[in-house]
Amino acid sequence: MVVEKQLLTEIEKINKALEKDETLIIGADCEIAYSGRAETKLARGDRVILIKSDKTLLVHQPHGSNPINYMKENSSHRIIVEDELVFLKSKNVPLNEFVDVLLNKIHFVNSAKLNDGTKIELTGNEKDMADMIAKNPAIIEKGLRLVNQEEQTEYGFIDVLCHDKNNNLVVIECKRYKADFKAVDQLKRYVEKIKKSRGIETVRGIIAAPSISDNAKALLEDNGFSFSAIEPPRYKERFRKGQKRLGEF
Amino acid sequence: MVVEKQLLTEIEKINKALEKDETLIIGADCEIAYSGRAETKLARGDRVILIKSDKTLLVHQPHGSNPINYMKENSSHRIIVEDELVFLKSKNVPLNEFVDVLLNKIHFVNSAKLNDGTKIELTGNEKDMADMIAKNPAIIEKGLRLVNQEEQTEYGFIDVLCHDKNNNLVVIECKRYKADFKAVDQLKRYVEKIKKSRGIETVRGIIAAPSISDNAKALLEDNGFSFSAIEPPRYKERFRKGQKRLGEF
DNA sequence: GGGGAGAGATGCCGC
DNA sequence: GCGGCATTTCTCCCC
Repeated sequence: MVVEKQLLTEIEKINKALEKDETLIIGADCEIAYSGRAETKLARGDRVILIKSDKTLLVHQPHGSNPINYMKENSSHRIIVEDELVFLKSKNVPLNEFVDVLLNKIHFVNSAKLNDGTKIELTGNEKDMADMIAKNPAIIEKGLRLVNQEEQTEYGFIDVLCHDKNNNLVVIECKRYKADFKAVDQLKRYVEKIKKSRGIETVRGIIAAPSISDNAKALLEDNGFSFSAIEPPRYKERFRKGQKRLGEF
Repeated sequence: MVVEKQLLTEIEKINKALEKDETLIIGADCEIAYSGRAETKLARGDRVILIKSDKTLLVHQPHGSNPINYMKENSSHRIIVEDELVFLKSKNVPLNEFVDVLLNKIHFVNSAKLNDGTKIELTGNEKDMADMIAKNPAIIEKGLRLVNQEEQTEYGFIDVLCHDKNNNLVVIECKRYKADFKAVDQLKRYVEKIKKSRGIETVRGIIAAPSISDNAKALLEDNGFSFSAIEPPRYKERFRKGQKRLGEF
């Protein structure tokens, strides 16, 4: 098979877009191989290939949330024709990572200079929950007083540190969703560090989360800690039922 | 501003693609709001909007690896024109998640029926490392004998469980990369569970990884565990220097 | 379907 | 740069 005229036009478009650091989108029937932190092989199929102006590469199958192959920013990308086969070859030498895409058929090519320096604003994360508790520790337990938020210990960062009504230190670990083993692990690590570094026997530990798995609860209680059922803070709901459009653009 | 003829053509293309479950790509100057597990707002800028045939939505800025906004598969997407403003509205009612995209300017629209049922083959993960150690525990320490791999405990799964030359149980936690606090936490949890469930005093713990952070090492040793420097297994390198193309398409 | 843990995790913030 | 950790994490595997 000879590389056809139509294909040459597509290749030309791709090369121009790469040269000008445009955002480039290719729809293609392709095969992919990756080598780097791991190694992957993907047989022939239709995919969307996206190369961004920062030289990030993303390859998406027509299903699923995650790219099936990708390269990080600052990679380099070239079209190479060898023995009538058309390859998109990407490499990131510092990271020792490589992706080769064999382009069997190019369905479409699109490119444009896209400008976007905006940052997303997000509300409703774990930090918001820690803020809520730090502001009013009594929602966890009557008599709790804030000692420090984001306390830096040698063994990690404590979400919220308090004194209880008996002046015992209380380490609080927040989770937005159901707490699991890992949450208990963290809490335990902080409590043990505080005990050691301050030379005190009694340091309490509390997990604040909307719920906790049965197994994690057992582990928690085995260690003498406790669970406090706390809902993460509500953010203003902009998409109420019946609301027809966003009001704050 | 009146919705122009050109824009109407683009909207028509989008609606047709959505109707036919094609993979759809839109380049647009847009503003985005999301509400669901959290809430986000993204001011005006150029982005690539991808809607897959499984009704996944991805919005990419011209930089970075991750989508700035997204919706999971089986969401529904509609173009809605209100007061001369053009919105792409996505919703996933079961998940209670919503994305609204205000399309200020559509740079391009592309759609195609893409077919891809292939699965990726991957080699070089943590399991390979655990396999290597299970097959030959002596690479960790002379005299180690395998007891079980992937041992299920009530407090999680142990990568590799061995007996040492003195018949002490040894829990081995593998990490492909530099081990951190979390790795030590896991090891500690498993060791304590084994001690308790089997009623034995002496259970050893080893982290097998190429390296470990100083802090994690301190925590490890505070708990009487040890570190074994182990490189993850090499996979066959298909992208050797000087190799010009993939040989296995 | 939930639980547990890895991921070619990524991204953010801190020192 | 590394460290520590959340993530609208996602994905896989096992019970």
